[in-house]
Amino acid sequence: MKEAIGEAMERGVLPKQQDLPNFTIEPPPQEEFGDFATNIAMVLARPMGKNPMQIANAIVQHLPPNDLVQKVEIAPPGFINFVLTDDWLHEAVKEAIERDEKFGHWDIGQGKKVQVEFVSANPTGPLQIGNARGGALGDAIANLLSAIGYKVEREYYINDVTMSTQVQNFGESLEARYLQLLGYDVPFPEEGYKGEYVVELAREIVNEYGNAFVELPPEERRRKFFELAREKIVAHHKSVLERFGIVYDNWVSEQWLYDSGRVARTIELLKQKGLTYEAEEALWMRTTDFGDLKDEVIVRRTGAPTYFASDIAYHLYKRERGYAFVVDVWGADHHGHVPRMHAALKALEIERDEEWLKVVIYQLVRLVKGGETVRLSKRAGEIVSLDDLLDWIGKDAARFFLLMRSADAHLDIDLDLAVKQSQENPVYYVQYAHARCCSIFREAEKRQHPALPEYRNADLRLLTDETERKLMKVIARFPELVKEAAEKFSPHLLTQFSIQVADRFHDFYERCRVLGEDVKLSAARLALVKATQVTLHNTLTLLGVSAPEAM
RNA sequence: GCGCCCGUAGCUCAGUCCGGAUAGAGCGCUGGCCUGCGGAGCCAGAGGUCCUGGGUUCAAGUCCCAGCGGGCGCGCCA
Repeated sequence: MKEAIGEAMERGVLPKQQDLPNFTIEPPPQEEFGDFATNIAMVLARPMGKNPMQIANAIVQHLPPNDLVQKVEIAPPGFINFVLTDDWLHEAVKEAIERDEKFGHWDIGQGKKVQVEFVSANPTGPLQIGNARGGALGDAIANLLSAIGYKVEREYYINDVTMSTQVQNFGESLEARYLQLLGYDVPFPEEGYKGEYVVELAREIVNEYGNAFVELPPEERRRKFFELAREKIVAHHKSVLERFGIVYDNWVSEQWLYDSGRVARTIELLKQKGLTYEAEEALWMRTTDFGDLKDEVIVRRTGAPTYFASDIAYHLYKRERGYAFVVDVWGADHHGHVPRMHAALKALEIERDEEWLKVVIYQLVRLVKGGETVRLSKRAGEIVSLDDLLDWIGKDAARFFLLMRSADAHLDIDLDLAVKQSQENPVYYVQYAHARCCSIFREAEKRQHPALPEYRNADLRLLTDETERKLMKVIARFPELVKEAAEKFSPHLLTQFSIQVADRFHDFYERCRVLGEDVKLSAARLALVKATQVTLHNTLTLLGVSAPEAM
């Protein structure tokens, strides 16, 4: 392309330009227009002061000959459309078959170590639907980064600091339930955690330890309760997340950051660097010097460090471990935390332009039941837990559904519908397509079809039906899509893509009989089915959804 | 009041980063297709002020400005 423009400029057909502006070469919106299209002539119209159609003409006249290009057309207002020979489609099919599980994988990350941290809930209750979204997102992002060549670690940060308000409150709730179970008439804290699971935890403690804690001083008793509950809850979180298909490499405790002295050292470091000042009996950090909207307290009047302080310590700990970059997946209710974290990291010269900490914010999930929005509050005990969700619709549907929209979009789940109509979830449509691919191979084997041993060397030029070409095209797009989804931290692109692949496969399947009389054609079609199967398998795997061979 | 996200088909949402041709999908709706490798499927159709108003541009769902509507933040909570 550049050659053609250069040539045209040399010959004086086009005015000379120093630099070419950015232009695009991409598949056009309508497939009839061709395989690829470029807007270069229109982009050049302004600097050259010429009509885009004339420029396009000049470029096309000077295009170097190329075996891959079958036809070049100019369309108003100035697009240049290329129709390629089908070689590139055939290459994609071959690549899918040959690379199999590695199809769509890249080496962009060059084995560099990165980290994705997600879910990271308070150990004060079951994981709920919002955590499920964070989980599905974080895990899929980790899969994607791994697919483009990074060495990815998954991390869970346990917000378990005993002096925190939430944890104190939780301890009081447990204490009240414990005493109530033993027959004491004690009031339940007004702001306490009202969920039934608190009663169950208290019951477990009663069963294991009887009335051993009744005589303890309340403060000690509450801490003991929380420690007992913490172990149970974290273990439970771990097992539910595994059920959801997520296995972490690291579990980091916030309390440990305190116990190991990291929080204290971090505060010292900030002081030494002159980034702090005292006001109103508290210690503040000058985050506004680094782009934050207001300064932040890092040590309270009471002497207790804030969550912000421990989070800086936590990110320093991440930094120590040598990650090329880290991804934090947070709910929208934490978005206010983003500018101050970046400010802190800039102040500590860990990053300059938000290139090290990548925060993915997902909008909260709204549940609709009986036509009404359900307000979720752990303390009020209105919880739809990840367990419940998995019981109702299963891992695959849950993950697919949670990854169907961009993280930016609010996600509505009608619970009645999710339960009742789970069979209509698109995940089944996609999985069915994959199972069908497998089924065709099973059938071929059963019949000992002569095309079966041939398909790896099939003559793909026999694939001439429109449905075959469309299917090949979508398969050919897969590697670029993986890259894009990984770089944008946007797994939903894959969800949308998988539906399209399934769609085109079903079209093809209806129109083209795979196992037929013509052995060469059957072999070519088997190759296409295999490539489809690989593409669907890899897409679903990246999403964390299983790709069943039979349903 | 300030900040972030969202506003596109009856519903739920892609597409906006990086402007481009006739704005897409799923569900729902209407009408067709079961003697074929899996009907958990396929085909056809109806359905749109891309929230509003300005601006930039040859070209705006996309960029800029001002509004409106919804969500979430703005704590010495996490």
